[in-house]
Amino acid sequence: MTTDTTAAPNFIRNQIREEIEAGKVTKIVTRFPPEPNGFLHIGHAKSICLNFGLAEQFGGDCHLRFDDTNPAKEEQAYIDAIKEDVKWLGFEWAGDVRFASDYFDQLYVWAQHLIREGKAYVDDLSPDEIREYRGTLTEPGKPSPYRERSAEENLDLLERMRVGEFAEGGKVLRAKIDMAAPNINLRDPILYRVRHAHHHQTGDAWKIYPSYDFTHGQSDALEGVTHSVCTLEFEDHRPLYEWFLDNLPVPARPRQIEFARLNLNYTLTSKRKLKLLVDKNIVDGWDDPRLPTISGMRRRGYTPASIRKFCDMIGVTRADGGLVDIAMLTHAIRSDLEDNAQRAMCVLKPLKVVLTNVAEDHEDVYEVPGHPAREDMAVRQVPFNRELWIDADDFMEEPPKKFFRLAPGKEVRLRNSYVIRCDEVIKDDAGEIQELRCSVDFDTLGKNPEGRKVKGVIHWVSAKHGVPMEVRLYDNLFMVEQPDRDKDADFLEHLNPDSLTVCQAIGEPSLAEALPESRFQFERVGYFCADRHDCLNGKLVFNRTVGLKDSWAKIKKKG
RNA sequence: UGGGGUAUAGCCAAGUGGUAAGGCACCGGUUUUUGGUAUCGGCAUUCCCAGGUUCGAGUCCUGGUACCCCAGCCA
Repeated sequence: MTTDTTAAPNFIRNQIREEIEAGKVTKIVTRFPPEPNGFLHIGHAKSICLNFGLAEQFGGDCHLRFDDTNPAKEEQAYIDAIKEDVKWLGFEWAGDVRFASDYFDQLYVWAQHLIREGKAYVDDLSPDEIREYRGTLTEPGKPSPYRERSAEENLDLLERMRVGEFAEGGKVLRAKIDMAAPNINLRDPILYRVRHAHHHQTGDAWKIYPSYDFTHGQSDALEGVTHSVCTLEFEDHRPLYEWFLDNLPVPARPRQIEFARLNLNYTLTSKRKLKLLVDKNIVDGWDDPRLPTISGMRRRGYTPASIRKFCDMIGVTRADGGLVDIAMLTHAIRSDLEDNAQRAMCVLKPLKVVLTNVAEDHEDVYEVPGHPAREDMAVRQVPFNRELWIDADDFMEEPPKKFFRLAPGKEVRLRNSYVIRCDEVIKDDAGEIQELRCSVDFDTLGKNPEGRKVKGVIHWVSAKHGVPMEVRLYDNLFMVEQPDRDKDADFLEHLNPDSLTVCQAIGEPSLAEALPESRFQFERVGYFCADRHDCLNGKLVFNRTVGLKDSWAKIKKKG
């Protein structure tokens, strides 16, 4: 595993280390417990890195367990996607994939146990009535009229619920705890509800399904999980988590520890809202490169290592309400790709340049390193001849003083090649620039020109040899830092209409052989990844993972 | 005056009574055939506020303030 085991400490890690040093635990077991009702996103990556990371650091195990207690919202397709995402991130779960539904039989026996102990009952109240009886945040609830049924009757009713004798919403099994508890989760929480749904794992075997609260802690106990790490919103459930462990003959005593979930600016980390974007076709599926899903980020060109590094950078705390700057994420991927991405030249907005003092049939082929600092990367063959493409952004007819690129009468270095001077601008009748006529200084290959300094360097592609390709430029999906800030407002109002720009670009010939998911730095432009779905059969499609830092853009802004 | 949490720089975050780590962002220098990278330097006299204890407080005590979570038969 490649996770840096010297990574920053956090309160959970410190706590576990102390427990191990004190001999309270010898081998830890953690678990990552997704519900298969959507794709994993960057917030889940934080949890995955934490749980699998902890197991690695202390020589323990981390289980992958699907929390599949709500068949109405779950699908096998999500299970498959989640497994692939976890593996792709570089983690390996101990043993087989597990399911909460593996424990349905045991949970049912334990429900009967609670009934016999007088600690659970079947309630006939309707959903609305249950809500009324529950009370409010400031007022205590009141007991259901069905609260004192006999164990025999409760057992019988539960069994009849199980086989499907009752309609959905008609009956539930509840724990008998305290209707006046200040913690609402203790006001006789629901253990089982009737669902006449087909379950992706258990088929039609059950007509009742256990609730999260009745499932999670017991599943942890059955698996020997020692540290059950979850997010802060479950803190109020911990007394309930422990109530079940205290009142059931469970084989182990797991501990729940909560941490703050990730909030990233300009992005959404709500499965429900991501699903809405997918269902409304606002994005191109769960793996749309604009989504912060693991598979979207993968398609965008993020590496597993960069996501792990990001998770290390942000740390793990109990401080909530924070908002991590997306710049942390882009920094993580840039630093990975700076070291590891092949370099290439690609022109996004082609502008023709004719080199007037180069003969029509002249042709050079440069051998250019694949990476400025890595000799292990294959060299590229870069052809040079009379007609080239350069990027339209690298030419200005009336440049400001600090513009180091090409302009009439000015010189610029062609990356890996000569210094050229712009002698003439050719326009059409409408005044649009058609091409540039430039001349080469042949005494500048691999050396600086005599007596003058040429500061600018621009990328280029031979017009004769360049390969056409589709390049997709991605920007933030939302225009505001917290698209779901307002509880009532529609987050869709904040969608960025320019989140995707498609360019018909021209790349250097070496790019013609790019394999799906191969990553490049298009020099002076950014990092790009060959699309894993669309870059095939001779069609070249690249997604911009992230741009290079652009200090020229800053200078321009300042004026 | 329902319960449970959290407050350290623009952002993330170390810190556990001994004199405010680190990263991101930002600003400036150097290097550079990527306005990238690398590299050097700057960036909290102060830790939500007010009192108190102590030789000494971000750390302990008291009282405030702000923000987050909870009233699904979701997880």
